Amino acid sequence: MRETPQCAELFTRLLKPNNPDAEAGAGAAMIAAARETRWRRNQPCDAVIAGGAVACVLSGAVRKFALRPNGQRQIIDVTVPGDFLGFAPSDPAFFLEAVSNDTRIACFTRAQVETLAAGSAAVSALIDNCAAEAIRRLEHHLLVQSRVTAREKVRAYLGEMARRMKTAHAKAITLPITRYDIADHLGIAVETVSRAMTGLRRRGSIRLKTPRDIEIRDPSMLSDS
Amino acid sequence: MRETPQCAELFTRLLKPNNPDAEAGAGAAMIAAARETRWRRNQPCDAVIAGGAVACVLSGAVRKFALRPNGQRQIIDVTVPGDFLGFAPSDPAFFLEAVSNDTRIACFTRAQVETLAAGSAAVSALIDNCAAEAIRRLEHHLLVQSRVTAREKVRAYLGEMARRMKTAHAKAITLPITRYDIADHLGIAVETVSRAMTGLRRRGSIRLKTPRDIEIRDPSMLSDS
DNA sequence: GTTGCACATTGACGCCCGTCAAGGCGAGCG
DNA sequence: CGCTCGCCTTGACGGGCGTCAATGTGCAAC
Repeated sequence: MRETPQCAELFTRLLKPNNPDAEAGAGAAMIAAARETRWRRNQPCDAVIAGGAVACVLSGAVRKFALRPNGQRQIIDVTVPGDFLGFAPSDPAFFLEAVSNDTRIACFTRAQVETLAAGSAAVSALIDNCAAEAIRRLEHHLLVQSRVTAREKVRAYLGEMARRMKTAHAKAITLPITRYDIADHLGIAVETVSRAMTGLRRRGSIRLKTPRDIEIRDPSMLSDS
Repeated sequence: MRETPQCAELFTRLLKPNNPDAEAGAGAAMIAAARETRWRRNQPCDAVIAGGAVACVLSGAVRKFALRPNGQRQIIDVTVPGDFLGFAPSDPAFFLEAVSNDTRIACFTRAQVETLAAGSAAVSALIDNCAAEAIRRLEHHLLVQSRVTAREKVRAYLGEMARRMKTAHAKAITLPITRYDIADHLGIAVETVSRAMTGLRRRGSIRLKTPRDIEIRDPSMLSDS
């Protein structure tokens, strides 16, 4: 299960030009099929991933969100390098945007994916695992989102990010999105996010080098309680 | 896209004994591979769907939930006839339970699914669409869950149910779960659910034949506002 | 019958958080 | 430098919802 990290590494390696590790077989087929795309911050990319296409985030981050008639924005999912996009049926109510300028994705058309999957059982399993990972991500965010208090949401969000980012030091994480995005992701107000962060900082649970770079001093604060 | 209803009909038909419509090909393979299982209310079924197995709900309903250390229960997903279970990696933190006594599911092992998918492109597409539908369901519930006010959550939940149940009359829906389940699904208190229902009833938007049987008198109340 | 239980509803109270408002801070730019 | 513009933080206020408590209702058992 959970081959996504491997999947990401595979894609990242294979998509590099002049890749010495490129071998014949599934890998070579993937690098042939993938079309790398980069786009600027706040740029919508519905045209990029349309008609059942699938994409893998290589760098930066992508946010998927919906706009309510109120004007309120709800961020459904934030995909970081290694995550996959596009398994869900494309819904006109949802939008995709690059979070940062250095965002790059690898695009596959639906036909390409089917061809690749049909040609190799290993590739097929990888694709399936990526879809399963997307479901797992949504389910876990639902767990975060459904927390009772806003502070628990923020704590759970930090915990989930610490788990997903998998940096060298698990204690230091760099948030991929701003406070406003976090607020729209958790369904709470920006001020509440800021207050929760300040509260955690005052209690000594975290340390903020910058608002985006967080050092976790007390990991037990992020677990369920 | 969205072949799930067809998928459900196909399965339901094919799993009936002495089915006159059973034909050779993908359908016959499915009825041969599926193992029908029924289980009683509140009975956990982790053993039933384990190790990457996939199941289709035939009757009744299944709730997937997590238990927090608090004892608080969060219902992640409620699957009704036609929905699929088990695409996500099995997580020990999640539990599956039958909601009613007449709950029946059709189980496939992972090997069976792969064999079926490999043998028929149509079956493969059906499986993929079912996984995509699971993602769509989670994303839409995230939209419901992230509503600001509790009354909006209840209204949006009724709207989503009215869309998913697809009964003969779209205006009359039968909720598959109790108020307690709804509360744990939406992350709000039972009393708030009840108050929201009463509020909608007083305004004339809905009519409650029984607490579970709801007639929608003003559909515009269920849409976004 | 009535006993028991699960589910549903209604009311009162208190607190968390959304809203509004103001200010700080750093980056980009003329 | 001075200006603007995101982004972040902090404070005050009020309403919505969680909590606690009590009552109502329908069903099954016996």
